[in-house]
Amino acid sequence: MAKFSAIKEHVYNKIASGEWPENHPVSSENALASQFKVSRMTARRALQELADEGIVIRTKGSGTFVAPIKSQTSFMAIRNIADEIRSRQHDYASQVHVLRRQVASELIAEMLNIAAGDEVYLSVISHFENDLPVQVEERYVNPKLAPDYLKQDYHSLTPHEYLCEVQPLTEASHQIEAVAPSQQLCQWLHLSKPEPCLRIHRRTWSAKGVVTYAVLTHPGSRFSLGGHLQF
Amino acid sequence: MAKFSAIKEHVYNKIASGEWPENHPVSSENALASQFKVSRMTARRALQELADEGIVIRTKGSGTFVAPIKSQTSFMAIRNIADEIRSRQHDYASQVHVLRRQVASELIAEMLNIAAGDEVYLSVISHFENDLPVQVEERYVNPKLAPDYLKQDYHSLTPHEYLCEVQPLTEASHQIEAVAPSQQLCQWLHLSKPEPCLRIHRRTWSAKGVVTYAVLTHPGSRFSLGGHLQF
DNA sequence: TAGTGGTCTAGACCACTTT
DNA sequence: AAGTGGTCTAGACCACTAT
Repeated sequence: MAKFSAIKEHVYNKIASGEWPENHPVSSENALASQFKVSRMTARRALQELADEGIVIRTKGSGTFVAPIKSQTSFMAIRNIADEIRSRQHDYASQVHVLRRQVASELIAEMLNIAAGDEVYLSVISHFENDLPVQVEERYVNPKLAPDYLKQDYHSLTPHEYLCEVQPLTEASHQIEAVAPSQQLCQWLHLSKPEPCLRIHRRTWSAKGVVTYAVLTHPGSRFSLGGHLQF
Repeated sequence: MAKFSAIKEHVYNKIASGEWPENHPVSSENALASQFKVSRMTARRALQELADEGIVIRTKGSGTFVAPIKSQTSFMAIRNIADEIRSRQHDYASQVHVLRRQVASELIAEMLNIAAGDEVYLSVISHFENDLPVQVEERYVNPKLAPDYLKQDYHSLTPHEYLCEVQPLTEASHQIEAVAPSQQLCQWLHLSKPEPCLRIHRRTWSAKGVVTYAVLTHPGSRFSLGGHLQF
């Protein structure tokens, strides 16, 4: 692992563990440089990247401090589909189609920021609302960040829940598109004939890197995404 | 101005002016360093920041290249489609299909928070990116909040721009779904056969109430929505 | 005045891609 | 083999903040 990454992790752990609360001062560039026996430029890079990620705030002449927690005004919160369905007073169920390790294609490797040909974990799960599938979740997981992913029972716990436990998420990006479903997807979604589907591609990061890439496909007739913004 | 900023600007201008199109190679770190008489580390910082901003893509061993422009809109921000398209260095054009007053249906009345049967203004406009329609905008407007809506020329100004001027928006809600386009929409979108479309329903408020309800339909093959969240 | 972060230099070694 | 980006060093000067 690169030296600056090790320093980032060290600082992040102090914050995540609660040892350094909000606004607590972070070790200075010089302090980290001598502690880790690196040049100041290397220590600096670690702190700079944490600042870019919003984890830390730097003030010229004053120092580096743990950033206050952001207000929850996100347009699209990362929601757990099981909770979502249960909050509508409906029954939730799931069906696991695939749960195995496989070799990363080029696309998947790029999404997870690993090398093509490396091993990844893959799960494909249908999520049911009142006995009708509303989502097929195709999920690729970085084995280094969740080594026990394949050992979980995804009937009692969603992959999202498990991953949040072992790798608290710090960042996510989404891509939303409309697609025609494959024949396989039609089966999994219990669609007798193809209909437009809403597809969400979601990459999620923890402090240690990209944890997972998920492709979530929903039948257009059974799903829509909502959001609210205030200015 | 800092040296690395000057280099960033130089590279950005080459791209913005069109001199360096998509995937065009960008001067290497060493080339920029000698050209601007700075150290490689300084030239490197300029390119690195452009990469972080998604303007440029770097590949180890290969070089730095102008990033391909994705037809992608952030759903975190309400943006003006004309600006969006122009910011991708593409041509923008529009075609007005409908611009008239009509009686509000029950659905429209509810969306605009007025009485069914009241008069509303309606516009239907196609928005073109490089001569291909990427959005059909069907918009219902509350006449009380924008009485001159029908008198505008929507070739030089988008409805969104006009409404923001007369009624600064304070709030918005979105609903996103996948649908099969009607025959009429296929015509307006220049689709020879129906394909899954991404549809956004957007209600926007000013301080005085609901200003407008818009139904934005995009061909799935020509459009996707992106977003990024940090925690 | 001492300490901090912001910028910059002139080297270096490495892994990788292209030729 | 030559060129590229990724990492790192051991210095330097500056502007700013706190004391």
